[in-house]
Amino acid sequence: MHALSEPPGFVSAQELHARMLLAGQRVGLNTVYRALNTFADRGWVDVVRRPSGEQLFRRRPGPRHAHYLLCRGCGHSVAVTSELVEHWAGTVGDEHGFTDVEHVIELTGLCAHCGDGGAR
Amino acid sequence: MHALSEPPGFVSAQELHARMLLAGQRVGLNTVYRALNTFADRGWVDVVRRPSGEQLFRRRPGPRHAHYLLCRGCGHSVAVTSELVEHWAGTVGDEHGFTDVEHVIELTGLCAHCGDGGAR
DNA sequence: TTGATTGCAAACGGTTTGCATTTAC
DNA sequence: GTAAATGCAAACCGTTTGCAATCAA
Repeated sequence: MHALSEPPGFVSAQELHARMLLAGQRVGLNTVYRALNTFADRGWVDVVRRPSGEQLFRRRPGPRHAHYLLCRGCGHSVAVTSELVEHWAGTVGDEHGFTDVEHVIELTGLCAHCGDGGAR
Repeated sequence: MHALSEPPGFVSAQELHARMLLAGQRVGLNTVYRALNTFADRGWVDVVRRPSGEQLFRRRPGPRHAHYLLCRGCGHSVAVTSELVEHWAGTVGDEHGFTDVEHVIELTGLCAHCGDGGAR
């Protein structure tokens, strides 16, 4: 959890593993995967997917699940929530007779730095 | 596109391939993948991901991109759209200085049949 | 001593690619 | 004749698992 939180933001399991090795920690890639999956199961981290299918992990900023606005250029992420959208997600299921509805909402774009050709 | 549309709803590339073979069409799995990717690039099909990472494809029901409410029990899917949510997705980026924002919204639940122990 | 954690390496599963062959025009 | 589409098999890549070794209580 510490290695994951150090630079806050999304990291892939592989990046996290590499980062830990560079920090001098002797740890196996599979151990990283096992830990991340455990954390995700317990709701301590949120997970998103790159278009490639690769999973990115981030320490959950609050007690409730969050959604993220992720920069495609530099990976910078911002947690965003909206009661309105949460509510919509909850009710749209009812309207179609669905129960136990879960939702995945991911926003990607170019942040202020990356969007205007600037570097981050 | 025909094989994909025949039973409307989401199918994996592998399921689609198997279905085409059963229908007597001699086609390679990679050809199915190539076609699906082409269709997705052109906006003719929408793509979602199973938790496993497997991709599911569905013919896009209208000219605009859609979001889906997908039954975890039987795979039944309903296209859902909301101007409100589309608008939210578009503006939340602006508020954080992001441009060129895209969004992925996936809803999953149990449909009326699967939710109350019934079979579909 | 006993159960949980770790590492290594191999397996896994979905997807993509190299390349020779076939098809379409 | 030429360019695009296809099939086969191998490669790819992120992820998971079997199992023996290690660690903790």
